[in-house]
Order: sequence, then C-alpha cells, then structure tokens
Amino acid sequence: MAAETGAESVEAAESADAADAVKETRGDADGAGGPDDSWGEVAPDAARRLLLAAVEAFAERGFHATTTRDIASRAGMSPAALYIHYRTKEELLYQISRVGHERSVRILTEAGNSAVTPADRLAAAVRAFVRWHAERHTTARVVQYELNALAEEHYAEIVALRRRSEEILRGILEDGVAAGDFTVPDIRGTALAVLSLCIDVARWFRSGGTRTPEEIGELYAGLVLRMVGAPAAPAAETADGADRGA
Amino acid sequence: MAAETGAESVEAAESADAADAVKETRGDADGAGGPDDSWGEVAPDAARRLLLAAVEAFAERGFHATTTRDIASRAGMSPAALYIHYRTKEELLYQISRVGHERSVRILTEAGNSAVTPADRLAAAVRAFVRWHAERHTTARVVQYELNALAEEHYAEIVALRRRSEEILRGILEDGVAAGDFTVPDIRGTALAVLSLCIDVARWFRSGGTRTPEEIGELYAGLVLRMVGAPAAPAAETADGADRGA
DNA sequence: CCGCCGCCTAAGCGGCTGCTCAGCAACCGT
DNA sequence: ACGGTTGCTGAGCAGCCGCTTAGGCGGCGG
Repeated sequence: MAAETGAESVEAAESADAADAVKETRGDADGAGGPDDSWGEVAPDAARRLLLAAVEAFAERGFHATTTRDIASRAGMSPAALYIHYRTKEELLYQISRVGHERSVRILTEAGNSAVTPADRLAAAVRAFVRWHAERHTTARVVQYELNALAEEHYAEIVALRRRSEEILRGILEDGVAAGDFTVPDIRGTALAVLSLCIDVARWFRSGGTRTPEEIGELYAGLVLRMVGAPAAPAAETADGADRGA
Repeated sequence: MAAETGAESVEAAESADAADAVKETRGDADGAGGPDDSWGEVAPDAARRLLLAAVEAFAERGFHATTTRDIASRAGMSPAALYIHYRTKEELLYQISRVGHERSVRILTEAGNSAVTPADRLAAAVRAFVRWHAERHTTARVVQYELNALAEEHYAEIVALRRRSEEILRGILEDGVAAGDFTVPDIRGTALAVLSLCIDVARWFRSGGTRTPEEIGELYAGLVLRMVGAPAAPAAETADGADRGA
C-alpha cells in the first residue's frame, strides 16, 4: 500500500503534469547542466532522492551489481526505507526506464514535428535526441543499457515504447524518400543506424569532455543528413529565422 | 598453478598461433555462421567449453547476473571445475574481452590496409567490423558492453586496446581528408560516430532477422562513406580486381 | 492534551553467491 | 604393475543478497 503510493506519484508526474514537465525540460536544457534532475516532481522528497540515487548507482555499476544498501546509503537512508516507496529494486529500474523512454518518445515526436521539410525534421530529431543522451547521459545510460534486467512484463512494455521511437524516425525517413529529398536504399536499416548513433552517445559521453552536448548534436545532425543523401546546412534548432550556412 | 595453465593456453592461442587464427577466422566468415566458435584453439577442451558457456551466459544476462554455477552447468561440469582453468569469474570475462578486442584491432588493421584509396579502406574496415559484430554478436555483446565489470588493471589494458581501434579508424579518416577525398568537420567526433555505428550492431542484431551480416556490412559501409562526404560505390571486399561502379 | 498515522530505523531471515578443499578416477611413463 | 600427475566432483564455508518485521519518533487533527 505505502509502496504503491510512491509508484503512483511518479506516474502522476508524467501524465497529469505532462505539459509542465516539457516546459521544465526545455528550461533545464537551455540553462544546461546541473546534475541529472530530470526527476523534478517525483512524489515525496525521499522517493525522489532514492530514484536519483538508483540512477547514479545503476549507471556506474549496472543494475545487478548495485545493492539496495548502496542505493539507500546514497540517498542517506536505511536499506528498509527503500521498500516504503518502491516494492522491489526492479521497480526502481522500471520507473527509471519507463519515464526515460516516455521522454525519448516525446523528444522525437516534438522535434520531428518542429519543422516542415523532412531534412529539417530529421536534423531536429537527431539534434534533440543526441543532446538528451549527452546532457542526461547518466539517466540515458540506465534507460538504454539496463533494460534486459527488467521483469518480463515490464520489459514488454518498454520494448513497445522503443518500437514507437523507431517508427517515428522511420516515418521521417519515409517522408523524405517520398518527397525525393532523401536517397536511402534500406529505410528500416537506416532508421536503426540513426538510432544506434544517437543512443550510443550515452555510452561514451563524459561531462568533462571537449565537446558540449550541443556541439555533438550539431555534428551528428550533419552526419545523419549526409547519411540519407540530403543536401547539407539545415536551419537553426527552433524556427529562429537565422540562416547562416548555405 | 593449475589455474594459471588455463589462462596461459588462451594467451598462447592468440600469440603463437596468430597466423593460423586469422586464417581460421576468414574460413568461418566465408562459410558463415555456426554458433560462436571464435574460440577454436583454446587450451584443453574443458577450458574452451567453459569459455563458450561463459560467453553465452554473459551475453544473455550480463556478467553480474551470471553465476559460476550457471556457467559450469552450461559446460556440463560441476561449479568447482571452473576454478581449475580460471582463477576467478572475472578472469573468464577478462579472457573473453581481451581476445575479442585483439580480434577487433586485427580486423580493423587488416581491412584498413586491404586497399589503396581512403574510401576503399574505410569501406572495407566498416564492412568487416560490422560483419564481425553481426556474425559473432554473442561474443561481441560481451566484448563491447560488459567491460566495466572488469577489475581495474584489466580494464585499463582493455581500454588501451579500444583506443587503438579508434586510432586506426581516425587514421583512415585523416588520410582521406588529407587526400581531399573526405569532407569531415570533426575527425575525432566522426571516428567515434563510425565506431558507435558498428559496435551498436551487436546490441540489436538477432540471428533470425531479415538481413544477413553481409548485407548490414554493405549497407553500413555505404552510410559511412556518405557520412564522410565521399563519392559512392567502392570496390569489392578484398582486392578482387572487379570494378563495377564508377 | 491525546491518539493516530506517515515515515523511518535496527535487526535479522532465508537463500544464494563466489570460491575452497579433500578425495577419487583415469591416464601417464617407466 | 604402479606411483604420480591431471581433471574433475560432492560437500560446504563465510559472507552478502533482497527483502521483512517490529517498533519508535514527530507532526497534526480533535
């Protein structure tokens, strides 16, 4: 009962306050870079601290190598406190994974709708997706690489979300090919390759590196445009009116 | 003592019989596709079976979720037998990781030297690297995604090998830019992106899929050539004399 | 002021973990 | 025929795992 309360709060933060969550994400992304605080409005304070601790621990050592004692002590609590807010260790991973995947789908959807031409839409999607994987690389690492530690039914739900992401990207590629803007021999394979490129950023990105998330997003957007055979130099990130290239 | 014997045998298989190993790899790649038998000439038979069992178990569930009892029973032995051939469970992972990374470096080196023009060299490298990740995806998954379960000193050694791979690829890109064949704004970043693309194949590839390893290698080689701004349609895999394009 | 309730801890339970060890069977050169 | 080496097993140890339980503390409505 008490455990269920914590879980539902997370759910509420993602469904009821969806609009706010988006706004908050934009704000964070602009200001760029405190710690991983994508979990702004999660349930009681303790539940959020536990979730954040779990994200860090899972990202560092992986789900199976992380102990509940480790998570609890990172959050400054006793091991038993974890079970007041979450039923099991796996549910912690599930919440992280679900919220992260929902955010992924939203990022791709919004970026994919933020422009008119397929090239601009593709560039915006890659730019935003890569930026998220770099900026929130701790969260993203857990989201992208720990999913097969999930229980069967949770896993199935997450896989469905991942398919959504793939479909969104494939849709953009199909539009580009149909419009004659892209030249792609294998749309499904290419969509997969683009996703690979973006996702893998979470694996190697470190905060102290030479490139900022924005720079990597920009670089990758360019690479992807060339991959699909589109002419170079797209517009700016948002409909900003500032053409510089060409 | 006894444990050390097993470890050394693996080492011998990679250093003394290096030339044979290469030949055998080529043979397997051509015939394409039994189970993961990249471990052809490892020490006594039992040590090889244990290694193969460990590869499968690590790939399925991850290093930390795999028990020594699981590995042993897959190899048809008692848990204690493992410690006759390997000192610890981690050493098993280390051997897998080391041999796999050495093979990666060799694949990239040979493919990178198998042609003259940077475009052909890049295409050959990507084609071979992707093919390995698809064909041997079980091994590759462990090699690429379980390395942070390694002990500190083993990890450092593996990271050095990974840097070698990156340097090889970067070298090809630099040659191409110097020759005016490639147009790349950020060589390091692009090299990383190309590696990402290849490595990530091990994450999503399944044996029953619609595409063969060769087709994926071909597709990805084309994508990468466009990424670096090179003209399309390169020559065949080995110096085969058959020009078809351009 | 009381009694209740949400949040937390100390202690600990059963079970599984990586790993060890004594012993044994099969094979070896002599 | 035989002592020794090699490869393996059955049993088991110490320690850590996820998770539970009983109880306490502080704030809040009445």
